[in-house]
Amino acid sequence: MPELPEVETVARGLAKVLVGKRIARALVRRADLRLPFPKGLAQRLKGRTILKIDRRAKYVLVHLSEGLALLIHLGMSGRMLLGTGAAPKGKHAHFAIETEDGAHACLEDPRRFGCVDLANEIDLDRHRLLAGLGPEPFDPALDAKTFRERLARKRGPIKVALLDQALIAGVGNIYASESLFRSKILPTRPANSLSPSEVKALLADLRAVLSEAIASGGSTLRDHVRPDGELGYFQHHFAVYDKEGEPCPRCHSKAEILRIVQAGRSSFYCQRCQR
DNA sequence: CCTTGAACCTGCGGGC
DNA sequence: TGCCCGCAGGTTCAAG
Repeated sequence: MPELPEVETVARGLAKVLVGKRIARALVRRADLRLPFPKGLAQRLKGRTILKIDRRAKYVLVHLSEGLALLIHLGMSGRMLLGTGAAPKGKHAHFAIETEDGAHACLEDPRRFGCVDLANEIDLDRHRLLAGLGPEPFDPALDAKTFRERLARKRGPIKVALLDQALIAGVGNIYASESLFRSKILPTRPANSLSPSEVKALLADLRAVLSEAIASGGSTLRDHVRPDGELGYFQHHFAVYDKEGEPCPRCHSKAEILRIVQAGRSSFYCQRCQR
């Protein structure tokens, strides 16, 4: 489910309901996600006030009183459910917090590729899950020149480079293909072969693609539910992702959208438009 | 260094 | 209808 736009949507939705509230209790039903939950998780959350909720890369950051931060990663299949009253008890409802005024937020994750961790606010940037992350796509300090320097270190395919969280944070498999399509760049091109103008265009198009997805509330596939409790199915349009065999929405050529596998992940592109 | 491939885990849809 | 296979939005680790 979640790439940067979806995680952003989740963070905003959670913030809307939870900021300013106090945690009455936290529930841990199954602690063996990709990483084991930290020791004493529920105890350490209890009684804290939720000050702010934002995002770094694909992590939701819940900033709590007394200098504690809760990190939540949704993996491939994770989602956050908001509600009132008792938290869900389904077999994949692994973790939940309940606020004093009767709201709850629950992490469901069938594949258990997600994770939950705690960090001290003071050294949040040095937390082991966050320390190695590259710049945020919307970081004003990330200009075309800096992006080009980063890409110049990579000999592998540009599509694979975009998925490297140490190179640029938050881009996932959908928006990597979508941004390359918009920039008319083949996913197979070596990252260090892009011209300065191509890099500039790619950065702009990546930002545009991500912005549009955030604006539409985050894109969804089958199991995404908006944390604000509205129906989770608002459709986001993809130009090429999962469109193998369909005509190109830009050049309308008879050449169909192709699917290839790079570093074990599917890439989609138009062989006519993208070079 | 850098790159690829497999592994982690569950569920769903397509083909037979 | 049911079974088997491939595939899925992410990350990490081993091996080349």
